[in-house]
Order: sequence, then C-alpha cells, then structure tokens
Amino acid sequence: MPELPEVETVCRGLNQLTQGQAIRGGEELLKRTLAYPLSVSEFCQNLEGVAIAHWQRRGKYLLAQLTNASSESAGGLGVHLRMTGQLLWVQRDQPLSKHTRIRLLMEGDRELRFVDIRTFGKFWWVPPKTAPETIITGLKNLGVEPFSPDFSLAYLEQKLKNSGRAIKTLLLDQGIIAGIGNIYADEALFKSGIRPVAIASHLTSEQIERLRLAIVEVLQTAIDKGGTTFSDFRDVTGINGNYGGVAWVYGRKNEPCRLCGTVIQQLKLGGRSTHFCPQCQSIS
DNA sequence: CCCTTACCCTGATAGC
DNA sequence: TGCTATCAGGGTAAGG
Repeated sequence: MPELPEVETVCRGLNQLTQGQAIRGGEELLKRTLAYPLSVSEFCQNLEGVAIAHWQRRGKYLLAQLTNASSESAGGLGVHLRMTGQLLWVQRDQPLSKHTRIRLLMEGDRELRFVDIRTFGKFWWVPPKTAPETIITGLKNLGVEPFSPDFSLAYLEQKLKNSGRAIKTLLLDQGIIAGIGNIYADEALFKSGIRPVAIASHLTSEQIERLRLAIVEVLQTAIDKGGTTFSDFRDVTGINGNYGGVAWVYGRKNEPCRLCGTVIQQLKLGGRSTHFCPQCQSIS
C-alpha cells in the first residue's frame, strides 16, 4: 500500500521522466476512476496542447502542474494511488494489463498508465487558476508534512494533549500528519517503544519527541531505499522497492521480534491490522 | 465536536 | 481438487 515514501518515490520518478513532455491524448478504461471532470471527453479536451511541467507530493496525493505552449499555467492533474494504484511510464505498444484504468498518451512512443487492481485510486484534472483543494477536497483536510519544520514537538504535543484516542489511530489521521499509513505507523511505534493502544494524552513530552523522531527516521529510510516491498508497490519504471528486509513488526504476526525474540502480536485498531512487540513496546 | 464504523474492490490465502 | 470465507486498507460518509 503506497504511503508517503512510496508516493515520494513515484513523484521523483515522474519528475525525471515526464517533465516537459507534451500530452497527446487521454483515455479512461474504468469509468469511476476519473473523479473530475466526470466527462471523459471534457478531460481529454482539456489536455490538448498541454505539457507536464512538474510533479509534487502532498501527503499521499500526487499533483502535476500543467503548462500550455506559451509555458503558461494550464491547470493540473491529481492522483491518489490508494491501495493498489500504480503510475507506470511505458512504451505505447506495451500490452495493456487487465487493470489499466487511465492512459495518458504522451509525445513520442510513450505513455503514462494508471493501473489499479482494487480500483480505489482516483484521478483529477484541475482547471487553470483553480486551487487544487477545491477539486481534490481531501487536500483541505491534510495536516503537516512530516519533513517540514511545522512537524515540531510543540505541534505534536498540542495535537496529542487533549486526545483520548489510541496513538496508532492518531498517526493514521491524515488531518494531523499527512502521509503516514498502516505500515509506517506500526514501524514508528516500534522504534519509539510505544504500544499502539497507548492513549495519546498519556504520553510524556520525551516520549512524544521519540515518536516524532522515529516517524521522520522510518519515512526517510524508506524513501532512501525507494519504497517498500510489503505491497504491490512499483515505481514508475515497474521496479519494486526494497524496504521489506527491515520491517520490525508489520506483517510479522506470531514471528519472533528481531530485537528480543518475543512473539509479535497482532490486533485490530480502528479497523486496521496492528502489529507490535509486547516486550520492546512497553510504554502504554 | 469527537470518535467509530461501514463501505468501496480484487486477488491471495486459509479452511473445509 | 474445488469451493467459500476471510483478509488486506485509504478516504469518505454516515452513525453514535
């Protein structure tokens, strides 16, 4: 499941491969993939004479800046990969996989394909001079970026101090920190020695700081390695990441803890599978 | 307001 | 072997 590090990996790949590339046309193979506009013909019409200028990531969203022939802003694109989405930079003649949802035909013999097995992913076109969050409404509710100075101890303390929620649930709340998903929430809690069920307001300042640093470290390590292998994740050239070897707890139910050998436990929290070491994660 | 739960979906795997 | 049930989970909407 693509989380911040995987989306960042895709974003960097797109910036290497698609910058300045003109879009020649589009096609939607599964109707509900296009969240805006709902009309495919309108979507394609708006992409005429337009090129991709730059990609950026916000939380788990990918945003492309589009420009026209005069290098003026020509709106944008938004993509959310959700569970199984992939953006792939392929040759036009590469056979279509069964789960191809949207095709962007590019100049030359290339194509940007949005492939998504479970069909939860979404694609948006943002009109010129329009704030992306008016079209991609999820952007309005995003909290701070983990790598920005805004993700400070003071910020996190303030968010936790009045909350009776389990800390894991809070880490998954995109309105507090943008980009953390189920895998890295579990990993960051392991690294900071905190139980997923610990009540947010019970944590001390020192514990919160450890958690904050663990979040940044876990995400940065994954980005450095190009994403995770716990999922169907592929970068834009179809390559699998290699974070998998260093998963401490995620997906390791009933396996021995890599640090102390204690059996890793799994439980359900906020509808999400949650893994932890009862020995190493003693803070509750 | 704050928080929890159901839902969307397909493929892999477990269980009988 | 072949069938069915269960699980995976991000974001959104609805419910308590």
